[in-house]
Amino acid sequence: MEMAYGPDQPVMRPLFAQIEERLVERLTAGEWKPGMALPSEVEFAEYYNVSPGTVRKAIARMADNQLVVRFRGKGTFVASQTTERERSRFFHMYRDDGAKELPESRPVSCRNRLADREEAARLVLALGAEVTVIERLRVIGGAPRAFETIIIAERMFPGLREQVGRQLPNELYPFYETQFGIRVVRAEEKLKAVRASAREAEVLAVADGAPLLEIDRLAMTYGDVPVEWRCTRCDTAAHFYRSELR
Amino acid sequence: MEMAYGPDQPVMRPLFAQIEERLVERLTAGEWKPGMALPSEVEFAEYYNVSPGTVRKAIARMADNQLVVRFRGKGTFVASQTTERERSRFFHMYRDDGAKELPESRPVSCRNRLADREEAARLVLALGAEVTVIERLRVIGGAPRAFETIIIAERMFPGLREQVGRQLPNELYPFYETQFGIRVVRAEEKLKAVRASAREAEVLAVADGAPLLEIDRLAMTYGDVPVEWRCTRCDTAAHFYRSELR
DNA sequence: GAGTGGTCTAGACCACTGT
DNA sequence: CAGTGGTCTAGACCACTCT
Repeated sequence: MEMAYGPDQPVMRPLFAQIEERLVERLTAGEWKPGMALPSEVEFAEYYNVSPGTVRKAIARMADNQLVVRFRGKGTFVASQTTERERSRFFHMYRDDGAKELPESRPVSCRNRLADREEAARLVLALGAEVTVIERLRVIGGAPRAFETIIIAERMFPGLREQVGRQLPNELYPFYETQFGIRVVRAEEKLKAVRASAREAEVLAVADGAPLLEIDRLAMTYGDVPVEWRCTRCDTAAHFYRSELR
Repeated sequence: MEMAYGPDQPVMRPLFAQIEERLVERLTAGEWKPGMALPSEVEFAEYYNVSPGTVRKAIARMADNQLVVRFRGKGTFVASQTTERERSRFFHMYRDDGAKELPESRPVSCRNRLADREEAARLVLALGAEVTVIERLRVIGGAPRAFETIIIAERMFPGLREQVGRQLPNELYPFYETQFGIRVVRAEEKLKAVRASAREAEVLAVADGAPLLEIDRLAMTYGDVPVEWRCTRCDTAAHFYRSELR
């Protein structure tokens, strides 16, 4: 382990930050799969030859970033999108009465094609790389409420189109995780108010040109590597998007 | 200080959490004003008769919640809305090119009246309490981009209307802080896509019925006490609302 | 009972700021 | 220089889980 301090060492990154970095690397490399237990604090402390408190701080930060989950008496586990709590983590729409209801999905189309310039830029792909494009309708309480377009790199999710065809699960992130070992850890969204296109108006049963909330999301895995570009256009007549500012 | 552990004590809130609670209480009571330095860790540790590490953890959490700011070698200071970094903390609109540009404000109206039922509920006021209602236009890059309605309790901001008339500053939160000693620490926003009213279309220079992004914000001070209800309706033709999901 | 994470203590040294 | 916060160590005890 690199020295934390000392006149000969120009690098002065705190020890706990170095430990955290190494652990995230090992997580990224897939050394521990989602849901699995990590070695204990004392094991890490011995392995890296540092004090348990230092390891503790590193893992605490990973827990803050929701990369791992800790349980007293049980251990530290790699966070998994498949837990109930995590399923709604990236879903911010609420009914006007304040209730959160996860939507069902009705597939519209799924096809592969070459990435255009914007897609390649957003997903950091070579120009002309193959992408899988999914269109689907999101249904809340029986009514179609949003039209969603999802773009992912074929290379990152090989054979997804052939594998699932029109049988996509409601939530994609647990699916990405279990089928392709890719875990979404963070996302950035850009919101705008837009006019519904004729096609959107029809499938969402709103007036032509009705206002829709457009949510443009880029989802990232470990190390801020982009995984999925998703554009959702929502009817907000009976729902709202909740944002908390701290 | 209450014991942290022990068979006779059913309460087992961690010591650091109790310390944090007391410090926030003292902050709320106005013992230290925004920008002021707090006593040092060791002083608190002696005062509360706990280890410095425990005080440290309590203050670290307050720093995470952005109630205080810490500077190595200088001290710990009450966070202030008047710093450059804090001014844009609750402003989430960006130009399409990604730049963040704080808006100017053009006052439209400012008057006092009695709170209706919804206003009283949102701001936790007695029905019929007096509120101050401000309407203003927010201007970015010379063009009007949003129409904003702000509702605050007159009792919390006594004489605000008479005091400032039509001379409101661009940013209200620093003004609340310096003039009334009220610091906004957190906010909750509900977003929807709506149609511009005839009046909004006129002042924002958009087509009648054009889609606008409605941001309905409730701003809170210490202890989640609501301070301000604000509804902003934005033209998102050249701007977007940015949200980060972790 | 052994093993886990969570809290608390006490002390050391470091980096940085002011005087 | 003394005083501040930031890091690291070492050890103690606690609450909880599993065997």
